[in-house]
Amino acid sequence: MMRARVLANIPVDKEFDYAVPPSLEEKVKPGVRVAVPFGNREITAFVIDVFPDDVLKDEIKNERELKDIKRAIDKEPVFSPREVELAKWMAAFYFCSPGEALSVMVPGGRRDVGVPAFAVEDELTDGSVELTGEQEAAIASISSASHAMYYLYGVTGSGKSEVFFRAARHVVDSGRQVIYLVPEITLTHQLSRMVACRFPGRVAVLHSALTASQRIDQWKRILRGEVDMIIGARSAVFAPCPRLGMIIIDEEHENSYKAGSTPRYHARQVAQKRCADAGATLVMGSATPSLEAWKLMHEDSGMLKLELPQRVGGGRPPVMEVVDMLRENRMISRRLEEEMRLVLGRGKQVILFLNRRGYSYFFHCATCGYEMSCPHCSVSLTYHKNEAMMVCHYCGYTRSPVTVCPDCGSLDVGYSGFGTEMVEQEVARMFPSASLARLDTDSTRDRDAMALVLEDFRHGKIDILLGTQMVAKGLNFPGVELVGVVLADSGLNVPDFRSREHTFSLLVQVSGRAGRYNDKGRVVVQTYKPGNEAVTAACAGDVDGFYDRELDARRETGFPPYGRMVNLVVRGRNKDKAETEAARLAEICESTVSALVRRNPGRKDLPEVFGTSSCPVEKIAGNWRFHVLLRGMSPALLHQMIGAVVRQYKAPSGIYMEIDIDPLHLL
DNA sequence: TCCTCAACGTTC
DNA sequence: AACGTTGAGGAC
Repeated sequence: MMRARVLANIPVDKEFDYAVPPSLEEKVKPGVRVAVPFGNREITAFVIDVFPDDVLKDEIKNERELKDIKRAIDKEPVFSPREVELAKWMAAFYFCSPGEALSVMVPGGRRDVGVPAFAVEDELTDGSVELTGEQEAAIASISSASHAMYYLYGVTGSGKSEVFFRAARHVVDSGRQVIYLVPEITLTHQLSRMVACRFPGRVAVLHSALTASQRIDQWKRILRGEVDMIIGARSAVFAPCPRLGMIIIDEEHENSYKAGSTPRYHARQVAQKRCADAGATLVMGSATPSLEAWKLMHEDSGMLKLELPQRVGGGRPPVMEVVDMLRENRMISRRLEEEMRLVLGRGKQVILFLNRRGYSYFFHCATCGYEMSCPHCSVSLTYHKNEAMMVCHYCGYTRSPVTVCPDCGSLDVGYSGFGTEMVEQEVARMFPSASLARLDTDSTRDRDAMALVLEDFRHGKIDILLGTQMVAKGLNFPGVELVGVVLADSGLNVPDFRSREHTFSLLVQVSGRAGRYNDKGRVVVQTYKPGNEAVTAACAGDVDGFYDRELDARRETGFPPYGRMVNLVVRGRNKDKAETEAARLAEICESTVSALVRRNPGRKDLPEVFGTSSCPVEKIAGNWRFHVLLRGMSPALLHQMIGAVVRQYKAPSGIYMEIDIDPLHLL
C-alpha cells in the first residue's frame, strides 16, 4: 500500500499521512493537490511525498488506520520539492505553518477548460532603440553577474525597462528563466504587451483578470519549463521555474509587494531568498527606492547601485513649486488655477492628484459634538455625494446621509475635509468649458471603464484628469504639462515613522507625470506644511539628499532599516477580552526579553517591547485590535524572541494573534 | 434537569 | 481554521 504525506492550509505545523487507494496510484504524486477527508470535512491538501507504507514498518505497528485520499485535483504537479523547501523557509521566517505558506504560493482554484490565457498580438517590437552610455554600462554590469543584487536607480523616463529587458534577454539566452515583478498588472498594462512581444511564445503573463484555472494552467507550463519569462504582481515571485536565473522587481518601493494577510510576506525578501538558493541575480529598480534598499546599496552588501541619471529622450525635470494653503481659503489655490488656465489655454493637459476618495470625510455636530463614525470600525464615514451615501472605507458599511444631527436633532451640523468628488465639483465650476474626468475606485468600478478614461485622456478628449494614487503611478501621457497636488499633507499626519518617506516618494512619482516628453512640465504642490522636509526635498529635486538625511534619522532613532520591527496584533469581537489578552501577550514578551537579557549579559542589541496599546485604528469590521510592538537591532535575536513568545502564548477562542514581520505601517 | 455557550483539543 | 467534545453556570 502507498501512503502520501500532505500539507494543508491550517495554522498547524504538522504533516498528515493518507492512504493512496490503488485507483489513484497513477495520479497521486508529489506536487499535486488532492481532496482528503479531514476530521469530518473535506479539504484540499498538497502532496509533498509518496512512499510505500513498509518504509515505516516499525512506527506503523500501533498506529490507527489511515484515511483514504478522495481524489486528485491536478493531473500533473503544480509545485516541486523546491517550493516545499521555500514554504518551510517562509514558515520559519514569517511564523506561519508550512501548509499556509504553500497555499499562498500555489494559485488556488479548480481545474476546468479555460479560454486561452493571453493572446499575443503581433505588435511592433522596438528592440532596436539607441541606448545611452549608462544603459549600456548597466546591462553589461548586470550580465557579468559580478554581484548578487543590482539596483537601477533612475528617474522616470530614464529607460529602466529597456535595461531590464536586455538583462532578461541575456539570462533567457543562456537557458534560464526570469521572473519580472510589477506592482500590479492589468490587461491594459502596456508592459505586459511589450514583454509578450519581446519573448514571443515563451511568456506567462499572470495578470489580474485571469481566472483561477487559467492561472493554474500557466503555473503548470512554468513548472514544465515551457516558459522563459514570467511577468506578474507580488505572488508571481513564487513562479516554480526549474532554472531560475533572475528576478526583476520594478518599482521596488511599492507597498503592494507586501502581502496584506497571513503570511505577511514581502516579495523582495522572498526574491532575495530564491535568488540566493538558485544562484540567480536579483535586479530591482525605482526612482524612489525604499530606505531598506537605499541602505543596502550604500554599504558593502553585495548589492550594486547602477545610476541612470538622465532621461532617455533628453528633457529637463519639471519645475516644482509649493503653495502654502494657510494663505488660501479654497481647494484650488489661485496659483494652481492660474497655471491650469495657462496650460489649458495652450491645449495641453492637467493631472490633479488627491489621495482621498469621496466628497467629504467628516460629519460633525456643533451642538452636541456628535461625529458620524462607522458602527463596526473606529473611523469616520466618508460622504459620497454621487451615490448619496455615507461609506466606511475600511469595511464598506453604508448608511444614508443626514442634514440634522442624528443624536440631538440640531441643524448646526457640517461636513468637512474634502475628497476627489468635491474637488471634481469645484474644478468643474472653475473650468466649465474644460472636459474633466475623475479616476478612482469609485468612479471606475470596472477596469473597462478605467481603460476607457485613460484612452480618452491619451487621445486628448479629456483636458483634466483628477484622481487618487491611480493617476500617480506609471501613467505617461505626452500632452500633460501640469500636475497639481491638491493636498500633499494627507500622508504626513499619520503617526508613522514612514510617513515622510511615503509622502516624498509619492511627490516624486507624481511629478514624473508632468512633462515627460517636453521641457515645459510644471508641478504645483499645495500643502499646509510647506516647510516639511519631504515636501521641500521633493520640490528641490533633492532625492539623494532626502534619502541620506532620512537614513541618518532612522539610524539615530533605531527605526528600520537599522532596527527591525515586529507587530503582534491581537484582535477579537470582545473588547475587554482582546485587551486583557494583549496585556497577557505583552507580559510574555517582557519576560522573554528578561530571559534573553539574562542569557546574553552585556549585549547591546537585545530586542525590546517597543510599545503596547490599542491599534491606531482601534476597531475594524467589528474586531477590536490591540498590538504589541517589538523592536530589535539584531534580526536573529528578535526572531529567536518571537519564536519563544509564539511557543508560550496560545490565543483563546475568539482571539486571534497576527504576526507582522517588518510591518510597513503600524495599523 | 435541561440548555446555552465558551473553553479546549483534534484533525492522518 | 473548523469542527467536535466537555463542563460551568443560568433559568425554570
